Amino acid sequence: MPDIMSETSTRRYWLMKSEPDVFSFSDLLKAPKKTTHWEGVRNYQARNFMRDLFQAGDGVLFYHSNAEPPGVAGVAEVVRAGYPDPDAFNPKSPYYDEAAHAKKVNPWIMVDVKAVKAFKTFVTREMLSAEPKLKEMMVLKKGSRLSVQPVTEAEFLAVTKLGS
DNA sequence: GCCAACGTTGGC
DNA sequence: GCCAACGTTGGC
Repeated sequence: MPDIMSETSTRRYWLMKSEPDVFSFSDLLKAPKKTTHWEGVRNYQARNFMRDLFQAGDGVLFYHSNAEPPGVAGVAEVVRAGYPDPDAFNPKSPYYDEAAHAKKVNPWIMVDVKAVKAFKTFVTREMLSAEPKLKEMMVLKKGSRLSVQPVTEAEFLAVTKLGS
């Protein structure tokens, strides 16, 4: 009998930020298999989430940052757990990590993410802020710059509801 | 374009 | 190990 309460089988929820000018949710919908490598995360806390906790099947809120307006465009899903990000060793990549390359130790991790569905209504930051259930949501806290954030199931459901 | 908040770097 | 300086993020 599978232990559905075990840590490894619990579905988790995440919010992942992307600047739509660089890569938007519609870009993800248009991508082959609606899937992309989420490369270029260069923050240790975000890296640790992807390396230690991301699992295929986890839910993702696709957040447009540095956008007008900012907000959640749709839902995606983790289809591959953390594995090394080759861009770290690629001098041509904007995400090249020269110091890591010199040491020949790649500390950076990426995951694969697949679009599930675009929201009927784009959930603006203003809408998120107006929802009492999202009072504690990390992305709404002032100065919250982390590009990969954990989201509770209740928050995930509340955001999904706002979008549908 | 401004600037507050944050993470990282490096001098000491 | 402290912390000032710096670069970046991202809402506004």
